[in-house]
Amino acid sequence: MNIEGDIIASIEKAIAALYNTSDSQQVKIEKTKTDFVGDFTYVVFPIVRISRKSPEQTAEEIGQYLKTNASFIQDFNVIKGFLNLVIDPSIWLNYLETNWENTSFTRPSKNEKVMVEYSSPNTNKPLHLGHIRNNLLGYSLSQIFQHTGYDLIKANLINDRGIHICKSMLAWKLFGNGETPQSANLKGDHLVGKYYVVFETKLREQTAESIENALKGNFEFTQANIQNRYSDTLEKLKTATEEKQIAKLSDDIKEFVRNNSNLMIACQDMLRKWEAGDAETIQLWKKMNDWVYEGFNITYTKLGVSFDKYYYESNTYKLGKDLVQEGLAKGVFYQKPDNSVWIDLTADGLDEKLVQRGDGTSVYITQDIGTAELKFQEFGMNRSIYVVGNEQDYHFKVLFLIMQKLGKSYAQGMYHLSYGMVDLPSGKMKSREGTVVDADDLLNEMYETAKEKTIELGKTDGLSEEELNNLYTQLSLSALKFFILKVDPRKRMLFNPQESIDFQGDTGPFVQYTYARIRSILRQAGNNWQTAITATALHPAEINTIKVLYDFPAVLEDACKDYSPAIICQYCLDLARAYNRLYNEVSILRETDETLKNLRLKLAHHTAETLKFGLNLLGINVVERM
RNA sequence: GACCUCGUAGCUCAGCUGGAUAGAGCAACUGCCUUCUAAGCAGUAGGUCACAGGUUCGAAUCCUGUCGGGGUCACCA
Repeated sequence: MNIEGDIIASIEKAIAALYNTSDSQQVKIEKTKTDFVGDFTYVVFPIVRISRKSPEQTAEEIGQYLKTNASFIQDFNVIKGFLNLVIDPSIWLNYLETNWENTSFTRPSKNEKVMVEYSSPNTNKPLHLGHIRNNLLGYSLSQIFQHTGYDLIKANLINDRGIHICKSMLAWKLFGNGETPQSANLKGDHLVGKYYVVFETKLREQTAESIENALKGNFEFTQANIQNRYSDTLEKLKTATEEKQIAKLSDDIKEFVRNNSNLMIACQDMLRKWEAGDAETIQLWKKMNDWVYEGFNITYTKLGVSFDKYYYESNTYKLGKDLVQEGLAKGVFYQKPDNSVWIDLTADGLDEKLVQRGDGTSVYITQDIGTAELKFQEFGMNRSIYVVGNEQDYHFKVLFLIMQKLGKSYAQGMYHLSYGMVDLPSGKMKSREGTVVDADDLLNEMYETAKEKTIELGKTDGLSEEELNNLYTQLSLSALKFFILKVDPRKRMLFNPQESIDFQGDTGPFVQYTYARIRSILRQAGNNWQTAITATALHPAEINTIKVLYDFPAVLEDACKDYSPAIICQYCLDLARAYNRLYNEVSILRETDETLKNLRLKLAHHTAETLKFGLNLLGINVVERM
């Protein structure tokens, strides 16, 4: 039964009967706060205009009406304008009786297709903490959508082309001496990342002196246009007073010199060769990308995330260019004298935005336009969700607007789940300052911590080596995943690697522990407890736990609507807390009253299944013992 | 500078579609294992919900402004 719906209907009836009004009121009820007596609360302030009586009197009258006319309302109390309703406990018992055997909570199909794109790495460096948040959010969101009744496709768009990829390639070619992941005994993504760093280091070494000179005005560029921009910047720098401005101008000059260096010129040359399909360049590109994918796959597997479909920017940018032509033909885009293609979004409060370079090559957004179209051509989904950090808010505003203006029907289904950055105690992660927390390192450290804590507690007698390994793995992943998913995706969050992650309190292991304790009880309970219960009195802790269980379907829908795994985390904590209180206040296996014992076992069973399902939505596995 | 975002206990976070006395966890202190796993439970202490106005019967929640943190404003991705 739908308890809230029935109550609301009864209240509406009461208002109509008592105050002789025909206009239907927007009746809303909420759960009664724990400090007050009651299950549901109706706030009467909004209808005192209709009752023309004081809030207390109005609440009293409605309460009295419900008590006599609605069989499931057992009692009520009024505090100020708050009408607290106590429903017949048999309703809760009945709910448990009809639902306790459920092991799946997947909602009925909504017949809608949803794609979630997440992870979306660059192939020039290994994954870090920021990617972990992205991956965990994306995977969990996929689970949530799928179990809320959507047909779901998990997609990963790999950024496998561009100047940054060439940097690693060039550095490996020049300084790598043929090193391979095998010879270096290094994961492929880390090896490629190493050469990305090598490139930056060499570039810094080779340009340090020139930059010094250039800042003093002693530098000559071969290309006239850069020479001109350099002179301009130099002039501005001389008169600049503001610290920020000086830094910006100095950076610009630095950039001119770097771009003028032999290394960068060789790099750009390589990019041109790549775009021209030069066999040797393509071969190197494929080899190094394969190393990276091999490395990524190891990390993905460890994290427990997966994808149904991979997109590669090297494949989609061409379709993007076709769409640019389409947009030009439609008059959505326009061309400047240098042949570059733009869209004017000033009427929508945004800027003019470049969608294709003058030389005909694509920029970031060109690729995204192409990918959006390709996704829809292949899957025809109703909704397309992008799990991408909030630093790209503007980019996605522009992208969605462009797709709309191109007249793409699917544009309205595009959604950017914009999550906040992960900060360290020292502030933002910066690769230049070496403060990036590597994903593989972090997972390994978490494993060690989980192992230590578990050994400290010494409850693992009789577990095999393999079972122990699995236990440490699941505990460490649970701690990490829960820690990250617990906070609202949209907010920035702080991660302190030193203090590591707790295994006590509001944590994944706490929820797992609650599950494991229930499993322990059920293992000892035999199987003569599943008989039907028709009537019995309920302990407050039992009612409370059933109420939380009753909430789950609505919570799942909410989490989906809000794109928020955090709502599931919060729910798991609530349920675990409710059950743990019950566990502490009453006996289960030692209960002598058979009816009560059976009731509690059903309650425990249903709690365990709900926790397991909830954790799975977060990408966390349960353990049977811990 | 313009635009976007965030500001809740010492710390990390809930609560934000307006409702009662603002909640958890960590850290501190106090209890509870001869009884089902103490990675647990119960309790004490800790708050001008950044600040100032406004709307409302009612504001942490909505609006405006101020201050503070972060982000974006590339022919980078």
